[in-house]
Amino acid sequence: MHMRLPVLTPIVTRLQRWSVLDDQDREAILSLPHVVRDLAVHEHIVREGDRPQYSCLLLSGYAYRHKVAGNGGRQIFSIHMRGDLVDLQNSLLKTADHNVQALTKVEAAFIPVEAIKTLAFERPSVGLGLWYETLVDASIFREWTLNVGRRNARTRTAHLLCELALRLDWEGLGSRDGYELPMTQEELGDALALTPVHVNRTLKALGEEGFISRTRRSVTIADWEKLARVGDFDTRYLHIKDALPVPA
Amino acid sequence: MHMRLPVLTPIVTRLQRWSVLDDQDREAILSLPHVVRDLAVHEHIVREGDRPQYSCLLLSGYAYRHKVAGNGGRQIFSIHMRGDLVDLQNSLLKTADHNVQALTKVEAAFIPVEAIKTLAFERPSVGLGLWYETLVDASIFREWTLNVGRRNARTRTAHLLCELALRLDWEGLGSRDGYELPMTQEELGDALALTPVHVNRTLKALGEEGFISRTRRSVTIADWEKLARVGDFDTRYLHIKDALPVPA
DNA sequence: CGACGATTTGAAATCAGTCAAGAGCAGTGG
DNA sequence: CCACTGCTCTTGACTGATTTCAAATCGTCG
Repeated sequence: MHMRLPVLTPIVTRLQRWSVLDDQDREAILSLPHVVRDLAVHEHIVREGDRPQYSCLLLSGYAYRHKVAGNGGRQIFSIHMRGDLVDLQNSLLKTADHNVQALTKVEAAFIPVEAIKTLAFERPSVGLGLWYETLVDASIFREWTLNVGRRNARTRTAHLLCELALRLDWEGLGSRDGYELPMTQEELGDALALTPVHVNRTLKALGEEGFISRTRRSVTIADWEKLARVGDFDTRYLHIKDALPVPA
Repeated sequence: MHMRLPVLTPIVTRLQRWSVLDDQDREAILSLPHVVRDLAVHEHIVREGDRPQYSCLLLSGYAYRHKVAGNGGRQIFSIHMRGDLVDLQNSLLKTADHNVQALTKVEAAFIPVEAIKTLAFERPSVGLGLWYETLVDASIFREWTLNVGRRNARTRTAHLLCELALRLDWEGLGSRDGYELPMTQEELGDALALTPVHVNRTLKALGEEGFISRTRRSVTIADWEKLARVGDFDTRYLHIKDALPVPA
């Protein structure tokens, strides 16, 4: 049996992007009550209309937020990965207004919302970090609205591939040059507000133009900067440059 | 000279939707440092890339958030009215990731962000209320993504008209039966991700079908419930039912 | 009255959607 | 080990909602 980092360590790492934590802050985060659970593909983390009692930290795997319109169309708002506090948006408000679901098999820590709220106001550095996390989420939602509303299929698709590349890179889970993309073309369609058929054609075109190559569930990006130009991608909305340097 | 409510009263009213404030909380909010300023139509409140020092409370008039894509297309993310803290999203983060602009002539109170942050953590009830405000904003962004991504022009337009009716009603600035809509069809188009031409045709159709009637800058809604059905409108995302009753 | 921006309308073009069918791939069970 | 099954991916032909282009009308304000 070897040494193992406390389960909630990713929260510390994450919040240190936005505020300076002292030992007590870190200690308080790591000792938050929590339960670790495995979720199957497509399992719901929260359902629209729920009154969530827990917030959820992704320890491995991917999840996504989405909502379904009256005509049956589904819109995905964001993709989440290890280290994301995937349910602050819903759990802090009383009633969940959207669904969060596992995209792949997921390992997640569930933390009582009340404990998080209490901690947020007992320890302002922690609270500020959590608030920032929700604000950066909101920035991503805005960019997706722009993407879906004002960019054509090619640009839109390239934009999504760039965002994932960058976030996975930032999180230390992949690189800008390529990554495992555990989404079907139907799911990509729901994120891009395109039909799966058109996603297929668009990916094919991006491939033929030499911007990407792909296998069933992974993407290779030939030249990130070039793809970013195709995708009208500006990193600002991710607030990477606003983040603090990683502490030693 | 008659008695006048303190300028920042709308903040108190607003935050009391989400948390119980005591006299000290209210006192602290009302005595936040601030400057009141008039803004002309189209004047910027924040520009993308700015490092905002102030947050902005709308005292009268309308404002909107938007971003411009590389192809010149503009996407509006939300419309704001009296009582909205229109710039928490940008000012709490270091760098603004979108623009906020006056839609009409506006009277606004500018409050130093630092004062707000300090207050938020000195007085948890205030902090929680502010956090909720940003979370409800985020919920509105998500709904707009769904609207733009997954609904057709007719439904989408009806949805926007319903949202504005309901929020104006909630704010005590209008009613569900109709209101002043100070947006040009071009601006509506930027909110709906439609061309102004198509907005025109869509409004015309909604009128001919008897759901709305309109003059140049106002809408009358024949039957809000019916329009809500056309617009696939579910109030949940506004979290109205999660709000506390208005204190006596 | 004149001018400018906003609205309205028509006709043509286009991007993305729909429908449909075949091929590929992965997991299951005999 | 292979056949079966079900899902995902791919491609083609056709359709349609929205855009584009263009011109006329309306309203407001100096």
